[in-house]
Amino acid sequence: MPGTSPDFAARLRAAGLRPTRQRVALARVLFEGGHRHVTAESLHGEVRATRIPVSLATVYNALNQFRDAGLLREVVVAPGKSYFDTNTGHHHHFFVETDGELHDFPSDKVTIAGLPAPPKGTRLSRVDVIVRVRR
Amino acid sequence: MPGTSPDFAARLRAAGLRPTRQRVALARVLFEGGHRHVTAESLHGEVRATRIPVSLATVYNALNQFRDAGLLREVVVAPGKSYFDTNTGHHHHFFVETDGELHDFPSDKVTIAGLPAPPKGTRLSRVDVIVRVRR
DNA sequence: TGCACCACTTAGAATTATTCTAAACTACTT
DNA sequence: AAGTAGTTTAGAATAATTCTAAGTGGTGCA
Repeated sequence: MPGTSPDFAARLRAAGLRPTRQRVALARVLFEGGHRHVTAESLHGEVRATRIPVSLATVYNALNQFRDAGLLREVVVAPGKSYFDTNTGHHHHFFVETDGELHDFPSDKVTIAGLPAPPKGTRLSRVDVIVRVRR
Repeated sequence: MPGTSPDFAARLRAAGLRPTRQRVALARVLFEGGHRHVTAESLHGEVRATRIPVSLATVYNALNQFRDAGLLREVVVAPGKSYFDTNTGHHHHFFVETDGELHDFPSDKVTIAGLPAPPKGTRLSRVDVIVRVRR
């Protein structure tokens, strides 16, 4: 399929980020293939396997920048651990408490009714539903 | 109202926890008055004001024990910060992202429909709804 | 094409939240 | 009153993340 391979540099530029070697390497790991959940540590491990040198600090920087640019979504499920989700569309999460696994599920079948109005002076940012399960 | 003043020692004993001076002091701060949200730091500050010596390590221990005993519920909203909620009944949360505030709202008006079945081999633990808002 | 500028990356130190360790203490049982 | 197991404690240790200051490298412009 010529021409269909995603141009990560262009995608980063479109998000207002300079396409450096390490950001492109990180984007490739994150966005080629299907949706993923990563932590800074796990992503650092993966990108190091590509032989492009990327420090852990850069992984943290990039994850925060990607999130701010809307390329990733941050999900906080347990104290001291946050995941970044490459799926930025509407969806919710299963969290398997017993082994720290996170799974997406689509939100199109899910309806939430009866939510109260946001406290005055605030506007809605997003509604997170986390279904906690255990083995 | 004679006889209605809550006996914190008895309450701790009922939860299987020895009612030590510091646990009783913490329970008093937490459970007298209405529902509260605290962090380890904020609770430590409050209990120190009662002039009963309680170390921060003990605050962490007690919060974890109270949670395990079902006296508190832990809510994780932001990376590196978790709140303990004295309201253990069914309810959900507003989280004001811009200033880190957490507010309860009752779940009796809220209905969630269309949730998928838990992944096989797991059973439901709890469904958290966090409505994120910003100023 | 070469160069300069400023954004970016980096190693390591710093920070923050939380847990651990080992010794001292104390509530409960006998 | 004394024994003993459960608790508390200060301080060290750990873990996740951010900061700092110096070096590197895209980018736009000559």
